[in-house]
Amino acid sequence: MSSKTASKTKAKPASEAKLAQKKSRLSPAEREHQIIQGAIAYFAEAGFSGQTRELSKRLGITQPLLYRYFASKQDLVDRVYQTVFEGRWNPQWLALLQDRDLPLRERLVEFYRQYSAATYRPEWIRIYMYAGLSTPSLNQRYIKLIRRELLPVVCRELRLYCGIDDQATKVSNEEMEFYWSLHGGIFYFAVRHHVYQIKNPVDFMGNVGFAVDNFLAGAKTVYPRVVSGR
Amino acid sequence: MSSKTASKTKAKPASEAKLAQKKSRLSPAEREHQIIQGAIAYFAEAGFSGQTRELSKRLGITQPLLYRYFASKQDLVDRVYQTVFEGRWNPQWLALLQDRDLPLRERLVEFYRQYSAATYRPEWIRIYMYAGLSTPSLNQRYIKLIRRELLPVVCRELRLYCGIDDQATKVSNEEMEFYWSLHGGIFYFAVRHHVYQIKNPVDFMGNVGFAVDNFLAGAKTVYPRVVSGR
DNA sequence: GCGTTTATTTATCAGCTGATAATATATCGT
DNA sequence: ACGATATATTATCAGCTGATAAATAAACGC
Repeated sequence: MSSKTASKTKAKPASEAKLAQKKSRLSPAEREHQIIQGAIAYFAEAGFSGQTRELSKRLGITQPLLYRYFASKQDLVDRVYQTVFEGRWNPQWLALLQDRDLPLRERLVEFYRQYSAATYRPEWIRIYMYAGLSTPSLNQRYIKLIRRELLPVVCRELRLYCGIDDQATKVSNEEMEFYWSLHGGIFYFAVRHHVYQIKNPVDFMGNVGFAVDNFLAGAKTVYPRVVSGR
Repeated sequence: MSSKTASKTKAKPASEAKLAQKKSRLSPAEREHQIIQGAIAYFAEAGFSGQTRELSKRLGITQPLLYRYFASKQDLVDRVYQTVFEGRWNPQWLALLQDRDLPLRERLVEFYRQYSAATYRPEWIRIYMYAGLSTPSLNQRYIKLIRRELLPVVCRELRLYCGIDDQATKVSNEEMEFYWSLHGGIFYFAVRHHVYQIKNPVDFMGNVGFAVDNFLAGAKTVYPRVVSGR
């Protein structure tokens, strides 16, 4: 602490400091951003029962300063939720999935390449799981997004792939759940990796490729039964 | 509190009380069991950052009494872990899965019927997820059990099913991960149900049936590629 | 029945935790 | 260079939380 105070008082402008920003006074926007990013990292690790003092320590600021930018801890937690969950969904993925110039297999593999890069990160998955255990409403909202945006589109492509020419009939719950067994299997691979920290020598995208191949090969015979309700 | 004290002082032995045990003095074994069961229910709901006072309140006992039976909160938590995770695995499942008189499809469906009844319960799944986020070593141990007991057996049956006569060669990581896409997909269905509390009108076992059918149908062509490494 | 044993409660502590008020200090306009 | 403004720190509080010690009361042995 004394060394920090010293360097602050002396104000060494020559060395930009070894670890990024050592500037003591930031603009409100910068500071807020820094706090949120730090909070994401910290809460992803410790959960939302993590303490404001420990967070401030990691940020290199004092604990009361948090309360200049956020009215309460819950306020900060809400901003973390919002930041992490918002804007992860890329609408362009729908165009990719519907691009019938590519084989469905390639579209799905490419989708999971991009989707996993956007969401299968430790901080996203861990905060997603922490949220699910304490405040499932957020996860419910996310799952609704998936059910509204992704699943109907994929299921219609699946129908075509399996030789079902009906594109009009609404995609049923059974169809969506059927597809979700693939989606969930892939997601759970990431959970094992990022939450349980299983060291896995198996290549993620390689595994996705096999899973998609297997799903599509089986779907040719099974999906029509799902659509017709057996 | 006053009514409780009154009934205790008056000692009404006639009415056995509406809600199970209202007996104030239990044997150490009974009390310990009661505390652990209550702790499982409470920590499954609130997570392991739940407070000992709230737990004791739900148990209808005072908070210091917990410390007569458990040296510390961590001690109690460890017992909860132990109780929840221990003895969930039924070795007979291996016999079921290897019973070649039944079609593999039926074996797998029956296995997931029994396995889900034993483990896909709110308290198990939620504690499993809480544990994973804070103390993944327990989950790692459980996953090791699955990799040691379940996966090699299933993968060998799968080899036979797909016309691969090799039963000697050690089951590879790739094979196990390949099967895990089915296993994880089914598990994640339960996670969505018990953790995110998604109300799902789709029948669980019906969904399992389709998932297994799909997996096996696809495996006929894809699994040989997994075994051979493409 | 009476004294011993032991399960349970009451009282209490020390450290933690979110939050606020008062104080200090860096930055900016002039 | 200086005062105004706003950022950041120090000091501090009230309630919570795990844990312990002393007091109470139910059950048990003889």
